[in-house]
Amino acid sequence: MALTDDAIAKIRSMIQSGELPPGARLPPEPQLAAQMGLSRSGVREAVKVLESARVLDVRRGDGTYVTSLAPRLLLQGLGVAVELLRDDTLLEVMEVRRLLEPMATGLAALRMTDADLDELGQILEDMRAAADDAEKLIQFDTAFHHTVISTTGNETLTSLLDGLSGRTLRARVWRGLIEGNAAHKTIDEHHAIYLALRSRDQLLAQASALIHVNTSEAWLRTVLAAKTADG
Amino acid sequence: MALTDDAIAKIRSMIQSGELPPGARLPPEPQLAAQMGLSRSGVREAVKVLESARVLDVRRGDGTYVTSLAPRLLLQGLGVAVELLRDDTLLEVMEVRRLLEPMATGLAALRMTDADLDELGQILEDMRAAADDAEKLIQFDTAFHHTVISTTGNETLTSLLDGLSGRTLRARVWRGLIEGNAAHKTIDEHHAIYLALRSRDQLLAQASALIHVNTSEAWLRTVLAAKTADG
DNA sequence: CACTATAGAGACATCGGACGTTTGCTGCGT
DNA sequence: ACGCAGCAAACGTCCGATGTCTCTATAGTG
Repeated sequence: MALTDDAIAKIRSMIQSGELPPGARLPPEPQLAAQMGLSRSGVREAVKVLESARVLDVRRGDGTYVTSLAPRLLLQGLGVAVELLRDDTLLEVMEVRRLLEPMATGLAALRMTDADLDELGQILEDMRAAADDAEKLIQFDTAFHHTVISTTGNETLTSLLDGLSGRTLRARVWRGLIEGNAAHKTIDEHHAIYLALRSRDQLLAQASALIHVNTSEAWLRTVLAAKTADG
Repeated sequence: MALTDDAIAKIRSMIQSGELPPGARLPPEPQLAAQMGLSRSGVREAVKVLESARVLDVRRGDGTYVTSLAPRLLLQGLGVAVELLRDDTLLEVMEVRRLLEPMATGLAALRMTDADLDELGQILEDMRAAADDAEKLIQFDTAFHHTVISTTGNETLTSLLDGLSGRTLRARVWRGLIEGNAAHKTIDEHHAIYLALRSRDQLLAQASALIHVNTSEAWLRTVLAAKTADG
């Protein structure tokens, strides 16, 4: 196990030290193997790991390159990790959102431009129009929150919250919302957030975001409880 | 590229669906290869990726097992991702900490036990005693924050903040603190957090944590600026 | 001269088999 | 009942061969 892991560590440290800057091309696999003292198989495993972490970009027939190392790439793995968490830890995830998302929304209220607000208004309209299509609701809900957070200009923050709001988690909440006839109320909560943002009111944005996350958390509890009862 | 990635997706979905619960043992590599229609090499790459994500635990001479899927394992990858971020995005990371850590510290004030407070006091004492050893300071600083956050009982939150406070990032801040003769002031900030927690004062804990993160951010800026000037 | 089609070289994708090393278990002997 | 040796199973590593894709340089054409 040491050889391949060593190779992973070596490549990573070459990137961290700046020896392999973003966009740089790695030597061909056979050469890399000789250089690190292991077989091509081992190198391939190492490269595959770093590729899955979006650190390397392997282009067939061409070569292997270091990615841009942008937060949006490197933090993408958070999403798949969250998808694999067991049900009983999803409430922990929701608590993190409860702490972070209101603060982020408050920050967005300070930094959002008029164009951002218009875009947000459009999404809200789309959401209202799709009030009976669960699939679309989830899609617009995702777009709404992503848009709000991304106006902070903090890509790391955006990627982090995107990852914490995985598709499966969102789908579960909305299933509860719809079955509980609370979809309309939730759309209103989005509207409240929108109004707070439009008035550039940081505290109000924060409060409305907290209320919204709290509602989501409550419905997630309901869904999880129902599932436990089934099993 | 599709074959190996398909294998990764298949294994992941088997875990997500509950077909492979935590602790379950996977079939031997040759059998797994046949089952998924690719060679053993491909399976090994897939398994290696999931092992690096702490989803699988490969025990040589024994077999391959699904891990506990605990947040502390799955979110471990966040730390290595943060270590690879470019310098100009570290300020984004710091901003996230600025939003999240005060809230988390405030929550800790509500949930912390007396035993937790004693442990924290001990770490603070250690930190004071090590005021001239940069290595130890970093170590105790890490322990301090980890202990505070972990008293919230939220393992996901703890792992997340641990990941955001990577060793390299911390080391840089402390380098700035020490060279700027601000180590003492920073230790006092820890003391202020400790006092707020001991009085179970949520808002005060929140405020003192914010001030502390703000100080760290300022010194990080200094260090980054100095580096830019050098280059 | 500009543009296009094509052939070749380089690089990754996948496979199959072989051998070493480690681990866990079984059965023997005491 | 206990301990030790030996066996079988499984992962770790390596090697070589073949398929497939990309990029590029080259030759051909209008």
